[in-house]
Amino acid sequence: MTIAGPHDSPVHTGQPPRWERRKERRPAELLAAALALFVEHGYAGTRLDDIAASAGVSKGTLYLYFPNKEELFKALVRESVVPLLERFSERLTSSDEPGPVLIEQFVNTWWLEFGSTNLAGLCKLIMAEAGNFPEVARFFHDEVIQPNNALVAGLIRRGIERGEFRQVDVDATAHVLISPLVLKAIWAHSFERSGIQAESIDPQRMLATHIQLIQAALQPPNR
Amino acid sequence: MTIAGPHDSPVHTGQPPRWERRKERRPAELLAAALALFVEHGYAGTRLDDIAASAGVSKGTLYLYFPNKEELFKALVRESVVPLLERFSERLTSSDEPGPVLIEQFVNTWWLEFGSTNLAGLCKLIMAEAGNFPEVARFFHDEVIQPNNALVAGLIRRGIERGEFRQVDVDATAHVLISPLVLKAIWAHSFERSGIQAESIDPQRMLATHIQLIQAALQPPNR
DNA sequence: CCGTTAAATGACCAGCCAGTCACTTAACTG
DNA sequence: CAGTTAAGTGACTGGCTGGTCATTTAACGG
Repeated sequence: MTIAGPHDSPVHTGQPPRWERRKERRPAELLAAALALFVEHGYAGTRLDDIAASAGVSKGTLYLYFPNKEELFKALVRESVVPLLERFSERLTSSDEPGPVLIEQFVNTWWLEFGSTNLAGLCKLIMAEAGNFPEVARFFHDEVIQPNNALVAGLIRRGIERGEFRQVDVDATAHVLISPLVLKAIWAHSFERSGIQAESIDPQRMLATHIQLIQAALQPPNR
Repeated sequence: MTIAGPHDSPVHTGQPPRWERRKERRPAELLAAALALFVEHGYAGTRLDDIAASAGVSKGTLYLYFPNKEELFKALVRESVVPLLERFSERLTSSDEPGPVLIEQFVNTWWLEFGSTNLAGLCKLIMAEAGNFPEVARFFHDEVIQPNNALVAGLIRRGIERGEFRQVDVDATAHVLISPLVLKAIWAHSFERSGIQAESIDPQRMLATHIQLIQAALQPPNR
């Protein structure tokens, strides 16, 4: 048995409490557990019992804070998006660096703050489940993807205006620029989790090459 | 009741047969139905009843040809891969076009033969389920992704040897080149299925831009 | 120290769906 | 046309898991 300790609680039985009241922290703990498990096993493949257990509570507690599985999932997406956007606007607010440097900063920051994070797994999950949760997909698209694209498009457009980049289709180029980042991030949460790192390439190496290629591709012809 | 017609069958009851024996065709029909439904609803979200119904048979028949859901899924992946590879090797066998043209041909062919096809949805599915079916993921990686990467890397390497492209990290560049294709293909089977075509870009336009950018990025500096 | 509150529990239920099997019937054979 | 084979059927079941709720108990206030 556990050691008796009459010194630690209102009720002077020695056992530590079987559980604690933590009304404020529970939701965040549950969401963290949910993120990890959803990313690993997919939406349908994740049991609420497991999420609860992983957060150190019983399933009943989960239902104290979220009305059902779908709302838990939606909350997860919503709660993950806010800090994501905050961090991004912090880092990439209008700097006056030249265009090519900004591109490089964007790529590296993106990878650091998002691509290498569990949130990339969430992105994969949302794409996989877009058919089953159209509203979630729309939300993620409108709140994350679209602003992100707009940010990149803005960088490119400014570079063109300043004469640092040649004339290109701005929106299409933004897509092309982001794609390798997104795909590598998704990749890391699918194939590379299944012991298939063998042939896949170190992110840093790929990103470095990507930056060089984009800079070369955007270089104006005149100079 | 239905009209009697003694003219049409060994048993001279007039009713058309309630079902037919089609031992040879059933598997392909079932796999086709499975592909469509798996891509739309995901692995767990697809009912075997629905696959069978969609193929015009009962669930029992499905079990006549596939031992269980997982094996059906594996068979789907296997059977889809073979014609895919066949078509590719047909189209892109050693042509003597200059490097930049080959790149363009590759991008366009890839999109036509794979990206715009249901098989891209299968790719999405496999990435989503990689955690639950590591063997399937490995198979797809080894039989599709790796050869595909190797093909692109080969194109680039040859271009460099011929002096058509500048020196680059061949494997990393291959990844960067393919990523926009793959992501756009996956995209088409996730967000764009949920009525979010609004802000997304026409594939042709994006691919054209991608080709231009890559060609510019690979142009040797000397000439 | 007792009474009250609400956070947390976990046994339970209901519905869904993968997988089964005894039966039906298309199709072939002599 | 009778007999035989095997393709096809669909009602059934067992297990799993999302969701419920009566009960337990941590924690606080007087």
